Amino acid sequence: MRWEDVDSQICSMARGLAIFGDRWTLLIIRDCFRRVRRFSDFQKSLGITKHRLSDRLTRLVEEGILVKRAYDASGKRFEYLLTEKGLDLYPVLMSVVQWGDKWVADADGAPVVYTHKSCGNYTKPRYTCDCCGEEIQARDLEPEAGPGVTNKIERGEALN
Amino acid sequence: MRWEDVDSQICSMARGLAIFGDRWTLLIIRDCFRRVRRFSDFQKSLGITKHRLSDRLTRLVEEGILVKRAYDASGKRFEYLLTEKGLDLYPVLMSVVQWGDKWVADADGAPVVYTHKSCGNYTKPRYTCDCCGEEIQARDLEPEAGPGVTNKIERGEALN
DNA sequence: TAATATAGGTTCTAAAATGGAACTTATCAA
DNA sequence: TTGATAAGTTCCATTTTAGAACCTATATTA
Repeated sequence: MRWEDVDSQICSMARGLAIFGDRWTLLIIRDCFRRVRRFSDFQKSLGITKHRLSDRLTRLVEEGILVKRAYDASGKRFEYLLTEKGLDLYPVLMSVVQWGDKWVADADGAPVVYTHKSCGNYTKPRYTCDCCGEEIQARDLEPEAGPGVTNKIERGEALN
Repeated sequence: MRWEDVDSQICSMARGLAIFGDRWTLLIIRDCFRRVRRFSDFQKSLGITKHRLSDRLTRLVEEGILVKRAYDASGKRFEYLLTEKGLDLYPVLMSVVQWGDKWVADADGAPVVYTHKSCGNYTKPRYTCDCCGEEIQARDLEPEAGPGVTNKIERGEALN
Protein backbone atom coordinates (compact mmCIF):
# COMPACT_ATOMS: atom_id res chain seq x y z
CA MET A 1 0.00 0.00 0.00
CA ARG A 2 1.14 3.51 -0.75
CA TRP A 3 1.40 5.85 2.18
CA GLU A 4 -1.00 8.26 0.48
CA ASP A 5 -3.69 5.59 0.69
CA VAL A 6 -3.55 4.98 4.44
CA ASP A 7 -6.39 7.42 4.99
CA SER A 8 -8.77 5.01 3.28
CA GLN A 9 -8.86 2.94 6.48
CA ILE A 10 -11.75 3.38 8.88
CA CYS A 11 -9.30 4.32 11.61
CA SER A 12 -8.93 7.71 13.20
CA MET A 13 -5.24 7.19 13.77
CA ALA A 14 -4.54 6.28 10.17
CA ARG A 15 -6.54 9.26 8.95
CA GLY A 16 -4.84 11.65 11.33
CA LEU A 17 -1.38 10.36 10.54
CA ALA A 18 -2.10 10.60 6.83
CA ILE A 19 -2.23 14.37 7.42
CA PHE A 20 0.49 15.00 9.99
CA GLY A 21 2.30 11.68 10.41
CA ASP A 22 5.21 12.39 8.11
CA ARG A 23 8.57 14.08 8.52
CA TRP A 24 8.52 17.73 9.57
CA THR A 25 4.77 18.30 9.70
CA LEU A 26 4.34 18.03 13.47
CA LEU A 27 7.47 20.11 14.03
CA ILE A 28 5.95 22.84 11.88
CA ILE A 29 2.82 22.67 14.01
CA ARG A 30 4.96 22.79 17.15
CA ASP A 31 6.40 26.06 15.88
CA CYS A 32 2.90 27.41 15.26
CA PHE A 33 2.09 26.84 18.93
CA ARG A 34 5.26 28.79 19.75
CA ARG A 35 3.84 31.69 17.74
CA VAL A 36 6.07 31.23 14.73
CA ARG A 37 4.01 32.52 11.81
CA ARG A 38 6.15 33.52 8.87
CA PHE A 39 7.80 31.48 6.18
CA SER A 40 11.31 32.68 6.92
CA ASP A 41 10.89 32.15 10.65
CA PHE A 42 9.76 28.57 10.19
CA GLN A 43 12.76 28.04 8.02
CA LYS A 44 15.21 29.45 10.53
CA SER A 45 13.63 27.59 13.40
CA LEU A 46 13.42 24.23 11.67
CA GLY A 47 16.37 24.18 9.30
CA ILE A 48 14.04 22.63 6.74
CA THR A 49 14.57 23.44 3.06
CA LYS A 50 12.31 26.07 1.55
CA HIS A 51 10.90 23.60 -0.91
CA ARG A 52 9.84 21.17 1.77
CA LEU A 53 8.45 23.93 3.96
CA SER A 54 6.42 25.38 1.13
CA ASP A 55 5.02 21.96 0.34
CA ARG A 56 4.07 21.20 3.96
CA LEU A 57 2.50 24.60 4.63
CA THR A 58 0.40 24.30 1.50
CA ARG A 59 -0.86 20.92 2.58
CA LEU A 60 -1.66 22.08 6.10
CA VAL A 61 -3.67 24.96 4.65
CA GLU A 62 -5.49 22.56 2.31
CA GLU A 63 -6.31 20.34 5.27
CA GLY A 64 -7.72 23.25 7.24
CA ILE A 65 -5.12 23.05 10.00
CA LEU A 66 -3.56 26.40 9.15
CA VAL A 67 -4.90 29.53 7.48
CA LYS A 68 -2.73 31.71 5.29
CA ARG A 69 -3.28 35.41 5.72
CA ALA A 70 -1.59 38.50 4.31
CA TYR A 71 0.01 40.49 7.09
CA ASP A 72 0.96 43.68 5.28
CA ALA A 73 -0.67 46.20 2.98
CA SER A 74 0.96 44.86 -0.15
CA GLY A 75 -0.89 41.59 0.25
CA LYS A 76 2.23 39.72 -0.81
CA ARG A 77 3.59 38.64 2.54
CA PHE A 78 1.82 36.03 4.56
CA GLU A 79 1.53 34.45 7.93
CA TYR A 80 0.24 31.03 8.84
CA LEU A 81 -2.07 30.64 11.81
CA LEU A 82 -3.59 27.63 13.52
CA THR A 83 -7.30 27.09 12.99
CA GLU A 84 -9.50 25.46 15.61
CA LYS A 85 -8.74 22.16 13.91
CA GLY A 86 -5.06 22.91 14.34
CA LEU A 87 -5.34 24.13 17.91
CA ASP A 88 -7.05 20.84 18.74
CA LEU A 89 -3.75 19.10 18.05
CA TYR A 90 -2.35 20.42 21.31
CA PRO A 91 -2.84 17.16 23.23
CA VAL A 92 -0.99 15.31 20.49
CA LEU A 93 2.01 17.62 20.81
CA MET A 94 1.94 17.67 24.60
CA SER A 95 1.83 13.90 24.82
CA VAL A 96 4.87 13.67 22.56
CA VAL A 97 6.64 16.27 24.70
CA GLN A 98 5.88 14.38 27.90
CA TRP A 99 7.05 11.12 26.45
CA GLY A 100 10.21 12.84 25.27
CA ASP A 101 10.82 14.47 28.65
CA LYS A 102 10.66 11.06 30.27
CA TRP A 103 12.55 8.94 27.76
CA VAL A 104 14.87 11.00 25.59
CA ALA A 105 15.72 14.19 27.47
CA ASP A 106 19.28 14.39 28.71
CA ALA A 107 20.25 14.14 32.34
CA ASP A 108 19.59 17.82 33.09
CA GLY A 109 15.86 17.26 32.75
CA ALA A 110 13.00 18.71 30.71
CA PRO A 111 13.91 21.61 28.41
CA VAL A 112 10.58 23.28 29.08
CA VAL A 113 8.26 23.31 32.08
CA TYR A 114 4.67 24.52 32.16
CA THR A 115 2.66 26.56 34.62
CA HIS A 116 -1.09 26.04 34.65
CA LYS A 117 -2.32 29.63 34.58
CA SER A 118 -5.61 29.04 36.36
CA CYS A 119 -4.20 27.13 39.35
CA GLY A 120 -0.74 28.70 39.35
CA ASN A 121 1.22 25.46 39.72
CA TYR A 122 3.72 23.71 37.53
CA THR A 123 1.80 20.97 35.81
CA LYS A 124 2.45 17.74 33.99
CA PRO A 125 -0.88 17.20 32.27
CA ARG A 126 -2.23 13.67 32.48
CA TYR A 127 -4.68 11.61 30.52
CA THR A 128 -7.73 11.08 32.67
CA CYS A 129 -11.18 9.51 32.39
CA ASP A 130 -13.82 12.15 31.71
CA CYS A 131 -16.22 10.27 33.97
CA CYS A 132 -14.23 9.44 37.07
CA GLY A 133 -11.08 11.54 36.65
CA GLU A 134 -8.69 8.62 37.12
CA GLU A 135 -5.49 8.53 35.10
CA ILE A 136 -5.78 6.32 32.03
CA GLN A 137 -3.30 3.84 30.65
CA ALA A 138 -3.60 1.31 27.87
CA ARG A 139 -4.63 -1.54 30.12
CA ASP A 140 -7.44 0.47 31.69
CA LEU A 141 -9.50 0.72 28.52
CA GLU A 142 -11.61 -1.86 26.74
CA PRO A 143 -12.04 -0.95 23.07
CA GLU A 144 -15.15 -1.92 21.17
CA ALA A 145 -16.58 -1.25 17.70
CA GLY A 146 -18.17 2.19 17.63
CA PRO A 147 -20.87 3.73 15.42
CA GLY A 148 -18.38 4.39 12.64
CA VAL A 149 -18.18 0.62 12.22
CA THR A 150 -21.50 -0.73 13.54
CA ASN A 151 -23.63 1.64 11.46
CA LYS A 152 -21.92 0.45 8.32
CA ILE A 153 -22.44 -3.19 9.27
CA GLU A 154 -26.14 -2.57 9.94
CA ARG A 155 -26.47 -1.04 6.49
CA GLY A 156 -24.65 -4.06 5.07
CA GLU A 157 -21.72 -2.02 3.80
CA ALA A 158 -18.24 -3.37 3.24
CA LEU A 159 -15.59 -2.11 5.62
CA ASN A 160 -12.77 -2.25 3.05
CA MET B 1 19.06 20.15 7.96
CA ARG B 2 18.70 16.45 7.41
CA TRP B 3 15.78 14.78 9.10
CA GLU B 4 18.16 12.37 10.80
CA ASP B 5 19.72 15.32 12.62
CA VAL B 6 16.54 16.73 14.20
CA ASP B 7 17.23 14.83 17.40
CA SER B 8 20.21 17.09 18.06
CA GLN B 9 17.79 19.80 19.23
CA ILE B 10 17.19 20.26 22.94
CA CYS B 11 13.50 19.64 22.38
CA SER B 12 11.54 16.65 23.58
CA MET B 13 9.21 16.82 20.61
CA ALA B 14 12.01 16.84 18.09
CA ARG B 15 13.71 13.92 19.82
CA GLY B 16 10.52 11.94 20.06
CA LEU B 17 9.57 12.58 16.46
CA ALA B 18 13.07 11.63 15.34
CA ILE B 19 12.14 8.14 16.54
CA PHE B 20 8.49 7.74 15.61
CA GLY B 21 7.61 10.83 13.58
CA ASP B 22 7.95 9.29 10.16
CA ARG B 23 5.65 7.35 7.89
CA TRP B 24 4.37 4.01 9.21
CA THR B 25 6.11 3.96 12.56
CA LEU B 26 3.18 5.07 14.70
CA LEU B 27 0.84 2.80 12.77
CA ILE B 28 3.11 -0.13 13.60
CA ILE B 29 2.95 0.89 17.25
CA ARG B 30 -0.84 1.18 16.97
CA ASP B 31 -0.89 -2.44 15.85
CA CYS B 32 1.27 -3.44 18.81
CA PHE B 33 -1.36 -2.01 21.15
CA ARG B 34 -3.92 -4.11 19.25
CA ARG B 35 -1.83 -7.17 20.13
CA VAL B 36 -0.35 -7.67 16.69
CA ARG B 37 3.01 -9.28 17.31
CA ARG B 38 4.28 -11.15 14.29
CA PHE B 39 5.98 -9.95 11.17
CA SER B 40 3.42 -11.40 8.81
CA ASP B 41 0.52 -10.06 10.86
CA PHE B 42 1.91 -6.54 10.81
CA GLN B 43 2.28 -6.87 7.11
CA LYS B 44 -1.29 -8.00 6.54
CA SER B 45 -2.69 -5.39 8.85
CA LEU B 46 -0.73 -2.47 7.47
CA GLY B 47 -0.22 -3.28 3.81
CA ILE B 48 3.34 -2.05 4.22
CA THR B 49 6.09 -3.67 2.18
CA LYS B 50 8.25 -6.26 3.93
CA HIS B 51 11.36 -4.21 3.40
CA ARG B 52 9.90 -1.13 5.08
CA LEU B 53 8.42 -3.18 7.90
CA SER B 54 11.70 -4.95 8.56
CA ASP B 55 13.49 -1.62 8.64
CA ARG B 56 11.01 0.00 11.02
CA LEU B 57 10.83 -2.95 13.41
CA THR B 58 14.60 -3.08 13.60
CA ARG B 59 14.75 0.59 14.48
CA LEU B 60 12.03 0.32 17.10
CA VAL B 61 13.94 -2.52 18.72
CA GLU B 62 17.17 -0.50 18.62
CA GLU B 63 15.34 2.40 20.26
CA GLY B 64 14.04 0.17 23.03
CA ILE B 65 10.38 0.64 22.12
CA LEU B 66 9.89 -2.98 21.10
CA VAL B 67 11.62 -6.19 22.12
CA LYS B 68 12.11 -9.06 19.71
CA ARG B 69 11.58 -12.47 21.19
CA ALA B 70 11.55 -15.97 19.74
CA TYR B 71 8.14 -17.54 20.18
CA ASP B 72 8.82 -21.14 19.21
CA ALA B 73 11.30 -23.85 20.01
CA SER B 74 13.30 -23.43 16.81
CA GLY B 75 14.27 -19.93 17.88
CA LYS B 76 13.79 -18.74 14.29
CA ARG B 77 10.36 -17.14 14.56
CA PHE B 78 9.86 -13.97 16.44
CA GLU B 79 7.35 -11.69 17.99
CA TYR B 80 7.66 -8.00 18.75
CA LEU B 81 6.36 -6.69 22.07
CA LEU B 82 6.06 -3.22 23.53
CA THR B 83 8.49 -2.35 26.29
CA GLU B 84 7.60 0.06 29.07
CA LYS B 85 9.05 2.80 26.90
CA GLY B 86 6.70 1.70 24.13
CA LEU B 87 3.66 1.33 26.38
CA ASP B 88 4.24 4.90 27.51
CA LEU B 89 3.35 6.03 24.01
CA TYR B 90 -0.32 5.29 24.67
CA PRO B 91 -1.28 8.92 25.31
CA VAL B 92 0.31 9.89 22.01
CA LEU B 93 -1.79 7.35 20.16
CA MET B 94 -4.99 8.14 22.05
CA SER B 95 -4.64 11.85 21.42
CA VAL B 96 -4.26 11.21 17.70
CA VAL B 97 -7.31 8.93 17.81
CA GLN B 98 -9.39 11.54 19.58
CA TRP B 99 -8.37 14.27 17.18
CA GLY B 100 -9.21 11.95 14.30
CA ASP B 101 -12.58 11.00 15.79
CA LYS B 102 -13.46 14.68 15.96
CA TRP B 103 -12.03 15.96 12.69
CA VAL B 104 -11.65 13.20 10.12
CA ALA B 105 -14.09 10.42 11.01
CA ASP B 106 -16.99 10.06 8.62
CA ALA B 107 -20.55 10.98 9.52
CA ASP B 108 -21.30 7.64 11.23
CA GLY B 109 -19.01 8.56 14.10
CA ALA B 110 -16.00 7.07 15.85
CA PRO B 111 -14.84 3.65 14.59
CA VAL B 112 -13.92 2.59 18.11
CA VAL B 113 -15.29 3.50 21.53
CA TYR B 114 -13.65 2.80 24.88
CA THR B 115 -14.94 1.61 28.21
CA HIS B 116 -12.96 2.57 31.29
CA LYS B 117 -12.72 -0.75 33.08
CA SER B 118 -12.46 0.60 36.60
CA CYS B 119 -15.48 2.91 36.44
CA GLY B 120 -17.46 0.98 33.85
CA ASN B 121 -18.38 3.95 31.66
CA TYR B 122 -17.63 4.85 28.11
CA THR B 123 -14.83 7.38 28.29
CA LYS B 124 -13.23 10.04 26.17
CA PRO B 125 -9.99 10.59 28.03
CA ARG B 126 -9.05 14.24 28.53
CA TYR B 127 -5.85 16.13 29.19
CA THR B 128 -6.04 17.49 32.70
CA CYS B 129 -3.82 19.35 35.15
CA ASP B 130 -2.20 16.96 37.62
CA CYS B 131 -2.65 19.55 40.36
CA CYS B 132 -6.20 20.79 39.99
CA GLY B 133 -7.74 18.30 37.57
CA GLU B 134 -9.00 20.93 35.14
CA GLU B 135 -8.92 20.19 31.43
CA ILE B 136 -5.90 21.71 29.71
CA GLN B 137 -5.69 23.50 26.41
CA ALA B 138 -2.85 25.37 24.78
CA ARG B 139 -3.87 28.78 26.13
CA ASP B 140 -4.01 27.50 29.70
CA LEU B 141 -0.30 26.83 29.97
CA GLU B 142 2.65 29.19 30.33
CA PRO B 143 5.85 27.56 29.12
CA GLU B 144 9.19 28.48 30.62
CA ALA B 145 12.77 27.24 30.29
CA GLY B 146 13.23 24.09 32.37
CA PRO B 147 16.31 22.46 33.92
CA GLY B 148 17.29 20.90 30.58
CA VAL B 149 18.02 24.45 29.41
CA THR B 150 18.78 26.45 32.55
CA ASN B 151 21.35 23.98 33.88
CA LYS B 152 23.29 24.23 30.64
CA ILE B 153 23.19 28.01 30.75
CA GLU B 154 24.46 28.00 34.34
CA ARG B 155 27.37 25.83 33.29
CA GLY B 156 28.01 28.21 30.40
CA GLU B 157 27.32 25.60 27.74
CA ALA B 158 26.18 26.36 24.23
CA LEU B 159 22.61 25.32 23.41
CA ASN B 160 23.39 24.52 19.74
C1' DT C 1 8.70 -39.29 0.98
C1' DA C 2 7.81 -35.41 -1.98
C1' DA C 3 5.45 -31.40 -2.55
C1' DT C 4 3.53 -27.38 -0.72
C1' DA C 5 2.65 -23.78 2.65
C1' DT C 6 4.06 -20.58 6.09
C1' DA C 7 7.18 -17.45 8.59
C1' DG C 8 10.51 -14.11 8.38
C1' DG C 9 13.04 -12.11 6.04
C1' DT C 10 16.72 -9.99 1.80
C1' DT C 11 17.68 -8.31 -2.92
C1' DC C 12 16.61 -5.77 -6.95
C1' DT C 13 14.67 -1.94 -9.66
C1' DA C 14 11.78 2.01 -10.70
C1' DA C 15 9.39 5.80 -8.81
C1' DA C 16 8.76 9.31 -5.38
C1' DA C 17 10.45 12.27 -1.67
C1' DT C 18 14.12 14.97 0.13
C1' DG C 19 18.24 18.25 0.69
C1' DG C 20 20.98 21.80 -1.07
C1' DA C 21 21.91 25.39 -3.86
C1' DA C 22 20.78 28.83 -7.19
C1' DC C 23 17.39 31.83 -9.03
C1' DT C 24 13.08 35.06 -9.01
C1' DT C 25 10.14 38.81 -7.82
C1' DA C 26 8.57 42.25 -4.92
C1' DT C 27 8.92 45.28 -1.03
C1' DC C 28 11.73 47.87 2.48
C1' DA C 29 15.61 50.58 4.48
C1' DA C 30 19.89 53.31 4.20
C1' DT D 1 20.68 53.45 -5.95
C1' DT D 2 22.20 49.80 -3.69
C1' DG D 3 21.59 46.27 -0.80
C1' DA D 4 18.75 43.52 2.38
C1' DT D 5 14.64 40.88 3.44
C1' DA D 6 10.48 38.07 2.49
C1' DA D 7 8.38 34.48 0.21
C1' DG D 8 8.78 31.67 -2.66
C1' DT D 9 10.18 28.43 -7.33
C1' DT D 10 13.40 25.67 -10.19
C1' DC D 11 16.92 22.36 -10.85
C1' DC D 12 19.66 18.41 -9.75
C1' DA D 13 21.87 14.75 -6.93
C1' DT D 14 20.89 11.72 -3.18
C1' DT D 15 17.75 8.98 -0.22
C1' DT D 16 13.64 6.71 0.68
C1' DT D 17 9.88 4.03 -0.71
C1' DA D 18 6.80 0.51 -3.26
C1' DG D 19 6.43 -3.59 -5.54
C1' DA D 20 7.97 -7.73 -7.02
C1' DA D 21 10.99 -11.62 -6.95
C1' DC D 22 13.89 -14.46 -4.41
C1' DC D 23 15.78 -17.12 -0.26
C1' DT D 24 16.02 -20.24 3.84
C1' DA D 25 14.12 -22.98 7.39
C1' DT D 26 10.38 -25.30 9.57
C1' DA D 27 5.60 -27.34 9.44
C1' DT D 28 1.86 -29.56 7.01
C1' DT D 29 -0.40 -32.24 3.53
C1' DA D 30 -0.82 -35.86 -0.21
